[in-house]
Amino acid sequence: MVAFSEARSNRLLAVLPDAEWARWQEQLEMVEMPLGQVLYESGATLHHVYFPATAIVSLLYVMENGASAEIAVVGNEGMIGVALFMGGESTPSRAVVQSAGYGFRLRARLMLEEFNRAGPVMHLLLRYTQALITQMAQTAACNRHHSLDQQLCRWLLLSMDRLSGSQLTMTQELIANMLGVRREGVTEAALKLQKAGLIRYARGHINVLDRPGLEARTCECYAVVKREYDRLLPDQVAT
Amino acid sequence: MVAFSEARSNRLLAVLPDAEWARWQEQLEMVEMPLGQVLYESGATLHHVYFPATAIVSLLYVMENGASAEIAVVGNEGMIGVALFMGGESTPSRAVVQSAGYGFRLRARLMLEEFNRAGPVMHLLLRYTQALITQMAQTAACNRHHSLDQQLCRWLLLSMDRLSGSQLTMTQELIANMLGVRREGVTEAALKLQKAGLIRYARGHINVLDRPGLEARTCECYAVVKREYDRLLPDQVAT
DNA sequence: ATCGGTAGGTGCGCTATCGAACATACGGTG
DNA sequence: CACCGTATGTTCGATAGCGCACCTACCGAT
Repeated sequence: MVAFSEARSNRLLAVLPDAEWARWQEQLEMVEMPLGQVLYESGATLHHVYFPATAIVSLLYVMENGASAEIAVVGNEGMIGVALFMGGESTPSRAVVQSAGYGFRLRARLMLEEFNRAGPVMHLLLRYTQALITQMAQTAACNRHHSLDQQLCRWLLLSMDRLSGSQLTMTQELIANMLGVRREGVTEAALKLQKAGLIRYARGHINVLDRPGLEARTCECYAVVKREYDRLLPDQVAT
Repeated sequence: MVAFSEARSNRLLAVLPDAEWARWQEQLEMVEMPLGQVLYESGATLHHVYFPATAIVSLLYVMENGASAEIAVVGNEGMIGVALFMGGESTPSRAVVQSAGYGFRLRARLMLEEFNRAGPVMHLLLRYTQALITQMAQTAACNRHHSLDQQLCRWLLLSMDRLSGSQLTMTQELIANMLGVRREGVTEAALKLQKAGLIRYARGHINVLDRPGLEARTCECYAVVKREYDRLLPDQVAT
């Protein structure tokens, strides 16, 4: 159970109607989410759903040969575990904490009960799922058509949006894993950005110096996804 | 309204509980779905949802520069327009008939009413949506890591599964559009398959001669998606 | 029988990205 | 303060796919 009103630093929790929030407060469990933690494994049954507050989580697909690709990023605007209420108890992807922080979780059974009330919670979660679908679709198209340089910018911007401040802790190796490219490729792309004065990079710490600069270099995919999230998940939700 | 029991050649319609089916029968409209028809445009409000019977529909993302990429394929196992009940009235993608045929459609308002009964229909549609999500996620990963040769095999297999018979009507140009690659690339890949005796190709008609051969050449993505569809959408659904 | 349009096949130079090997450099630990 | 592991930077040859130009072949219409 959570006494902290900080739980509402997750935007889905923040827009819960008062009645639901009163119930949930009893059941939400605050959890640390350390770097690299696996929230669920491909094909495994989901026992909790997670609502990140300060952490960022990647949904990754890991191929048979070990290569991986990020399918979507989830931060304090969303939740991990939509497959639970969509009716598959699992998904063929893995959820990994990409940036350490904390969040909240709810037991699967409770989440299902709440969803099945078929009220505002359900509609909120479905709209969120729709936003997530958009992100996945855009990722598919972006993987097909855009350069590593552009994708790195997109990725940095997506991460920035989910953090406070302009600093992120993230090695190039990690980023390469997420984007499904070679580490050297990320090094080169990051150097270009650094030389252009858009970021500063040092041993796992990235400082974004010129956000508009990144936005100018990224592909349309970033804006499309952001617009869709804003459209589907406004700060105030009609209850 | 539809008198034909053939409506049930769409697998989602086929597993509707009797009570729902009785209601729907009055409302379903049979429609021709000619090659190239756009069922909905990116960002446009959805007025109907579609249940293909013999047609195949591609969900495409079209980029600003005109390049396109297929996000998912929908045939008689599914429906087009999940964004409707997910709560966005639109999606930033386009739905195009990729293989002509017929299908059924339902007015948006009716679909929403049925969904909001929060009964078996809702759960069926959500499970379907989950399967669709898997397909999109896999497409993203596949676009990142697999060769055009492999992807062509995947695409042919996905199409085969949604058709009766082993023949499909489809120019290389069209396939290139779907896969988001050059037409020449498809030509080369298709030639390899033809020389290996797996398919025969002639002016927009493809004959699959050796399906197991295609399965042997494709990437894991095909099997992962198929397995997940079978898991989430069994022929008989508990009501 | 000819013509024109569409579908498919080929060749060529170019670029992004890969895979691998190796070089440097920072920073915490003892 | 010396050491070592991790993080980053550099180079090089290989290759898949691109963009473009052009060719061939088939089909149907006049």
